Amino acid sequence: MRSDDLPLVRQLDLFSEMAEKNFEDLMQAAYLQRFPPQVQLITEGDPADFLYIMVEGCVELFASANGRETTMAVVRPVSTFILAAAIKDAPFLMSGRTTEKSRVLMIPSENIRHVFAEDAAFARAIVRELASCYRSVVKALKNEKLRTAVERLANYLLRKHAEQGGSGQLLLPVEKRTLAALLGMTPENLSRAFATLDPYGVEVKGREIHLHQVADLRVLAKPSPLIDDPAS
Amino acid sequence: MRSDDLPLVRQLDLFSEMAEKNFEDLMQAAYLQRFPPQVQLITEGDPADFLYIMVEGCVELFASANGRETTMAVVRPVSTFILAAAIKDAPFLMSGRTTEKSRVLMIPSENIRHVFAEDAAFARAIVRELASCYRSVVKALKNEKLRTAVERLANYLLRKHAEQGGSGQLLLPVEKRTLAALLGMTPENLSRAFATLDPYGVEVKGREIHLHQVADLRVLAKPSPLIDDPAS
DNA sequence: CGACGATTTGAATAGGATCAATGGGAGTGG
DNA sequence: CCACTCCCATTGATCCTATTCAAATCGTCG
Repeated sequence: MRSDDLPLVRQLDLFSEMAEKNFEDLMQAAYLQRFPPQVQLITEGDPADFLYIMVEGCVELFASANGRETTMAVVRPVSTFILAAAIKDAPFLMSGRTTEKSRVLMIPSENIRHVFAEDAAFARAIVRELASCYRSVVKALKNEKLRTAVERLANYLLRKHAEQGGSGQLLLPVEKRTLAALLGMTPENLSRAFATLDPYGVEVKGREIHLHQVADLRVLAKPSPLIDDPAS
Repeated sequence: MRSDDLPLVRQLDLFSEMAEKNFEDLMQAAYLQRFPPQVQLITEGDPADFLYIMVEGCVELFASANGRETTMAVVRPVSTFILAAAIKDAPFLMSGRTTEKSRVLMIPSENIRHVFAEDAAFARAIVRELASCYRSVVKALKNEKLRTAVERLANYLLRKHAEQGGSGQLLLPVEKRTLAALLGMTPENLSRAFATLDPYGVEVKGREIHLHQVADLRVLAKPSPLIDDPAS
């Protein structure tokens, strides 16, 4: 793998405190793969042979049942995904596809489990990471069950706005159809939700969104730290 | 605590493989509390000072936002809850209240974190437990986003039916109002969902449910192992 | 420049929520 | 043990949100 990516991976909470030798062992066994957009990397139900780490690009995690499909999460660098399946040696619960040209580091789950048993610092880091992932999904479930579609969109915009510096504008990180699925609605309904937010100073120019009345939007959205704060 | 409960707790995956001494240390620090029904044990936003273990009874985990409230999960013996918050030393994302007379073992999070750092077997067990919890919530989120209300009810009935022996009947473990919230609908809508399932051989007698045409119900429900199987 | 897919808009429908009122069961107190 | 009461559950009517189907527009990539 490219040498200037290694420090980035090493800096991940998951790897930052483990013994150098164990880190090298993991990287030795790892593959850095490049993918074009719209490539399906993992399929739900398949065995989790690798832990995946986003190095560059974007991956959409999605799930299907009956004839339906929905987006579960959007993963951007630098972070891992499907850690739980890799640890449990269980089948994926979600599928994953690139939405952009991407580079992904793949570490065989077996090596993860092996080093996990050897390296206490790594084991602790995995626990912290898993606990964080767990809490993220709980927040997603609360978001879905406790809010209307418009509220979910409003809070999403506020969250991205804050992430991107809070300058009064933001860029949607994915296509609107994907965003719609992530927020639990149809693309048509997302368009209408944006229209509903127009009186609250939300201006849409393609993927570029301007927030002219953040305070008003916040009144509508009623953000909660226990759903929207990335930390906590 | 009562001596005949100890083996039960010890048999939990979480504790079964740790060193005897560490287990004793944890139990030494623990409190076994009895609670009447409808007592709120934890409140979302509060710091997670204890890990909770259901010994007897039933606890409903719920969450609120805006004026709304929803049930997130129902916890029965013998299992733990809010492990992630205890490990991360983070605020609860959910509140919890007893729905029956219950006995709950409370272990100070500090002790959990301490033994976690000492005992590798315990650390591994925590990882497995967290990974399982994570996957449970992912399944809950898929259930919520990919299915209609009637499908969620049908699959819930099939799941409980299997859990309770598959004899053609089952007993709802909670009040219908709570079940409605758990399945993401109103009590009124749950009544109507049951009525919708009548042609599929679902007979309702209070909390007692009879399934006369399991095969037909299964066709409607289209259960998926990646949502409904407790293992995997 | 042309074609394809994404997005938006409109109209009709369906699913679920809310409001209101009634029946039913469990628990309490006499 | 029985009667009362209260809350849960059900049913009906209506409203609202979101989905579906259809068509037009926009943008982007060859």
